[in-house]
Amino acid sequence: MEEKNTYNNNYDNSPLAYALNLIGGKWKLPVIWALSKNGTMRYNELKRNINVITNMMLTQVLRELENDGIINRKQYMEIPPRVEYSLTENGKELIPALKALAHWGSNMKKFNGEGM
Amino acid sequence: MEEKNTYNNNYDNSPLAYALNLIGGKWKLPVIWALSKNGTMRYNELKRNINVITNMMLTQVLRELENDGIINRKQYMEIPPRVEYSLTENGKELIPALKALAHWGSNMKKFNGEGM
DNA sequence: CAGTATCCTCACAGATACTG
DNA sequence: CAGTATCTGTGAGGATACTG
Repeated sequence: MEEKNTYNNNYDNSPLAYALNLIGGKWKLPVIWALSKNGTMRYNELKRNINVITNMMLTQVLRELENDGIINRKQYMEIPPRVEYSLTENGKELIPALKALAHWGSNMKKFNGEGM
Repeated sequence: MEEKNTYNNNYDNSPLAYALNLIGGKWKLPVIWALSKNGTMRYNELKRNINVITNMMLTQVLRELENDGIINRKQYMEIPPRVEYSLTENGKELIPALKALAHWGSNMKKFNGEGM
């Protein structure tokens, strides 16, 4: 069940392509961001936290992140069901890189002076 | 002529969203990568370097990167025309962040042990 | 050489409804 | 509570042809 690689052109067989592939798409970073801020979160907690994501999108992105070793999924066999998500060590190691990007983005924003 | 922001959900008004917006899409990083390796490049040089990008895509992405202050476009008024592209200072400052991501990607690749 | 102008496709995303 | 199952649509990306 391989994901599509939107970034598999050129500069490819580059690990950068691989990285972007893992965190690409519309919802992966919002999920990673939320988990990095809040630690462990349940499904509906994530859903509430991430603005207006649908069940389908959330489920899909959680599965992909889990398969890629970026988040942990811990399911408690209770009723009602409880499932908790958190970043793996690998996932946590992503944060500094994201911060570097964010820092650059911050400078660019100032530089370009865009309203929002 | 504002670009669409694919990443403008949640974790938004975050500079990370802004950064990803600037370098998002399929072709921006290949162009940035090529320029960071080769310094100044002409249009067709980029086209040859970046695998199978079409004129349309290359032109479009060059315009956007130029408008966002990531690359310089220098046009020489000669015949035949000559146009040279290079990274701006802002563009160059992006490279370390990309390297951080690439480094993470490299680890993930090992960790996930994917064939390619 | 360095681009534009059209037209088109299809994957990603979403709405809605249902379930163990 | 934590998901699945369908169906639908939209726009980023692309093929092709033409131009100053």
